[in-house]
Amino acid sequence: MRARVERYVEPSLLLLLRERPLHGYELLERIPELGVEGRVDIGNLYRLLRALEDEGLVRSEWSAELPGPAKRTYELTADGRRLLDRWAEALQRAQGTIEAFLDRYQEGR
Amino acid sequence: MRARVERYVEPSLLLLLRERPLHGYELLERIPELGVEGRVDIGNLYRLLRALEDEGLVRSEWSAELPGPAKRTYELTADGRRLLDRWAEALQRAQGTIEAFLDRYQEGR
DNA sequence: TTTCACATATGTGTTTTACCTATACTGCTT
DNA sequence: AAGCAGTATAGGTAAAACACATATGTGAAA
Repeated sequence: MRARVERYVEPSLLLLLRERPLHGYELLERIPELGVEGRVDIGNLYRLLRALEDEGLVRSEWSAELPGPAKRTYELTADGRRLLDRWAEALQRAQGTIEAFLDRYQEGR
Repeated sequence: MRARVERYVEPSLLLLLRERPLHGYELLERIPELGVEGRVDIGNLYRLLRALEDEGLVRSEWSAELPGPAKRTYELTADGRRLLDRWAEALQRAQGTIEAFLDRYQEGR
């Protein structure tokens, strides 16, 4: 049994990218730091990154300088930063909702 | 912007039914008490109730005695009660996840 | 030289949610 | 008595979100 926040990967990516630019695979590795239960689907993660870029929330380029396979490094745009702020507010409200639920749950125990 | 917990209607119904038996339309009216943003789709709510009944989590019968249009009154089963307990644990974990996110978000403000 | 970790990406099916429509009973108004 | 709003249950269908599978290539180590 898991209670997942819908589209939680999106704010997670934005938050990680606010700290510093990262490429997709690094994002995948760091997302568990944010307490996500289960593993994030890598295919959907890349799709999401490109969708975010289409909406101007992140910006990317191939990192030729880095060794190893070709990596696309993403960084947050000003719009992305603003969206993250709105996500944080929304998550605060969600926290309140869950708290209300759990309070009522405890009452009846 | 909203941050919804996936399938949040399900634990909401179980919690309300733990307190006392209710019919579908009453459940719809009471769900906002649990802090759900936006309104719950009534069609999906009835479908969910029947799905819960198929799984033995709730039990229902037509309430002939009550006035007004025919009502189907639902009550929680022992299995439903156990599922609610598991939902509560899952929601506690989700709360921790969101807290971790918001803590990290505040650090970088 | 093939195996493994890294890295990006697409295809497709399933689940969950949103939006819309249908049916019927009851009480109130005109 | 006809019409309408509110109560109550239910189905159809489309879109969104997510899961599962596959494909392709690099580079290092065994």
